[in-house]
Amino acid sequence: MEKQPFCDCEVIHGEVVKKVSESMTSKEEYIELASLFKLFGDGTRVQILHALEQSEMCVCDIAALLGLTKSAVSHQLKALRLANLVKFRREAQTVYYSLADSHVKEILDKGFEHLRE
Amino acid sequence: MEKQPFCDCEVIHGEVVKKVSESMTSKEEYIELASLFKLFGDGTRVQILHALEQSEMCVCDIAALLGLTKSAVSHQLKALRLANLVKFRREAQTVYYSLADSHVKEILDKGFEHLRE
DNA sequence: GTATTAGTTGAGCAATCATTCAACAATGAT
DNA sequence: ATCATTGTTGAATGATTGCTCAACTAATAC
Repeated sequence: MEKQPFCDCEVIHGEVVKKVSESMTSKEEYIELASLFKLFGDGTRVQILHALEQSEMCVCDIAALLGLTKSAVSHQLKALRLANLVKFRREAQTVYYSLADSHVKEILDKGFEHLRE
Repeated sequence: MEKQPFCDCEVIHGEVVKKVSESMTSKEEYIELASLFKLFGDGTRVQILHALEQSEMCVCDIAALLGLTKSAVSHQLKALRLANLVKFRREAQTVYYSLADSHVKEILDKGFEHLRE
């Protein structure tokens, strides 16, 4: 996702490009942003996130709810954990997951808004 | 993204699973939602969307801004178009793209919020 | 100690995806 | 008409990714 420094055409609206260019942040931050949204970009993960909006749940509960293996769920939870989208607490053998903060719900809601408009 | 109807463990908290299960929407809608967020899940596309937040631009402008080929940009714009995230108008040979509605900005902003917290 | 259950992890595989390349359509200039 | 330029599109390819499988850790019960 990085290739040539120049495009294959002339710049048509130099003024516009310059102005927009100044308002952009770093490529690294866009990649971070994309990595965040990538986590919302999978059916299983959005189901997990939406489910956790209602209640904290353990891995088995989520697996049962979605009809998946513990392994599959755990892999996805790890990704969500690394991005600080979910947090967890351990109680004996059981690990309970819940949403890390309100941003998750807000992002999901904006997405639903767009779909349902 | 669909496999076995049951998980590989006992349901631990039947009450919770039942309650959460009732608040969930259809799997199809979650997949649609994921497809939407998937479009935000690529560095190039979030750059395009954030750029269009500032000003409408033609394909060449965007290509020049990001150092990509027209083809690459056009492919991404097509995906964004199909999801109603951007709209366009033609003027002679030039096609100008802009954001379709305010949801795009709102979603991007929520994402930045999460990153920068 | 052993056995059981909840959960994690790494490798492997099939599917998805972003870019490149080459060919094409569409408009305007000559 | 031909040429130049903007933009689109389909196929191909390399990279990413989600799930499975098997092996593993952690905590509890016996």
